[in-house]
Amino acid sequence: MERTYIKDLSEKKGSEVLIKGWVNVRRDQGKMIFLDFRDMTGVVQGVILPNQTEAIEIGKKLRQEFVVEVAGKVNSRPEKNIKVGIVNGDIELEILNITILAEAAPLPFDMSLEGYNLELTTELDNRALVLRHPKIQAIFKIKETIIDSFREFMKQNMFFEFQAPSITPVTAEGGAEVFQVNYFKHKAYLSQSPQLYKQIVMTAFERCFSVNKIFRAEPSATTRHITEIVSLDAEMAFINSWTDVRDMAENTIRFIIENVQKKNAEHLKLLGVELPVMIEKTPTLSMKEVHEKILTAYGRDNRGDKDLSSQDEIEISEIIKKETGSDFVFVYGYPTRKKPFYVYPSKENPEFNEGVDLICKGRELLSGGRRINNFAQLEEHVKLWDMNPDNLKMFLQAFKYGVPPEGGFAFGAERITMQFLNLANVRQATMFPRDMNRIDEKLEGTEGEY
RNA sequence: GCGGUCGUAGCUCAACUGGUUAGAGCACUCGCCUGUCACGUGAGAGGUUGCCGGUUCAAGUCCGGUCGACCGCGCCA
Repeated sequence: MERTYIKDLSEKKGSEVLIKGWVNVRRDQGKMIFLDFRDMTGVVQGVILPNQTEAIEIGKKLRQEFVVEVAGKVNSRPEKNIKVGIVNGDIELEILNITILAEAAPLPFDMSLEGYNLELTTELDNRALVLRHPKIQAIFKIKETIIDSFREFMKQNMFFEFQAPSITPVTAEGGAEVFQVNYFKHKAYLSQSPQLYKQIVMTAFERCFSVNKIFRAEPSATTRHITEIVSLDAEMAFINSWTDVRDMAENTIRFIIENVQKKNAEHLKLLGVELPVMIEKTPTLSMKEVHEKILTAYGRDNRGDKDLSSQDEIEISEIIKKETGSDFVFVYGYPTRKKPFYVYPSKENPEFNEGVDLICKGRELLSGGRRINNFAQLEEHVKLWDMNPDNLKMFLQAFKYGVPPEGGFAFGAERITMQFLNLANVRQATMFPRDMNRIDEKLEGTEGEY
């Protein structure tokens, strides 16, 4: 008999079917047994009636996560046993025959919908098993939609998709720590950003984007740092101002939110979260204005600071939420020397640049801005930032031959998932997180050269 | 890297100012249960309280060290 997916059972009332899946739970009543089965499409209750002696015998052996093939008849449930509000609550499978396809060891913890409650370490130590939980699956299905939506929106707007390299010759951007790899007789590095490559590709294709793995060797033990990240990057030519970049970023995030709302309604409900609110026009403030607002509202004077602190980001989010209802706020006007060499210094006041960050609910979510497109100015910045032009040959080559005013933005898939779902730790938004102390398993001791 | 908090059963947690044999829920094993809803119910098994040392008549509890975890800061987009 051909397999029927659990989601299609309700259309097969009265007929005999074959389903395949896992045992979610056994409720043994002695003479009769109830079993919940799960496949990738849904969950259904099965019942072994007392007269099915062979099936009862097999049913007694079943535990959670046993894999089975079940032949049975789809029945409407008796009126008084109908469960409203649960999937397939009005039908059940009258089990005629069960074949065990694979046995499962007893579970090391409670995998029930309500009982599931693990410490992060336990969750990560048991990632392979935990992935079977509906709430964990909901997180990664939403993350899938986020990445899909980014790609879809970019393509709608004529951005060309390319794949940036992961092996790079030098630490091009400076700043972040990089992983070194042995490359035949040479040293190479894992890419910490597709930045320079997306700028190169932009000079040829006008608009481009990439969905790329990037690697950061930061010795940061925080709730929002991992070493291997999915970076969503975009770059666009022929802008009139950095505000064009800001607007594209805003529209991208808005499209993602709307898509997740549409496609993952049930997952959001399961997780009990609501997506951040993006109002008609996201407020944009300069760093200076942010510091002033914080001084007025909280009495903290950070006006001398060269950057926003974590505390600043939290407080400005609270202020903007109160004032406008928005969970997002753009901040621009950072000191030129605080940002990478390629960021465009403001014409009016070159001390400050035309980079912009998007803050969401107290944390930076995205950053971008206008870049320097003038070759001479770029060369000058390379010197000022004390970088070796020999290491930037290909990048500079692109800008030598005519590049329009341009800009772009980037954000991390894990962080946006974390922010949207109010997760306490990025690792929860990462299927196989790598950090200072873990690559799948906890790293023991300090052997090795690095 | 610095600081704070913590480490008790497979998991999540109790155990007062140090005081009998370290408990509970879930899971597990063996029973009972013909309509349950990731049931109910009876019993059982499960522990070198992270590790090393110290103080004390007595340490899960106090002290020192060590390892680890989580959170915050720094670094970082």
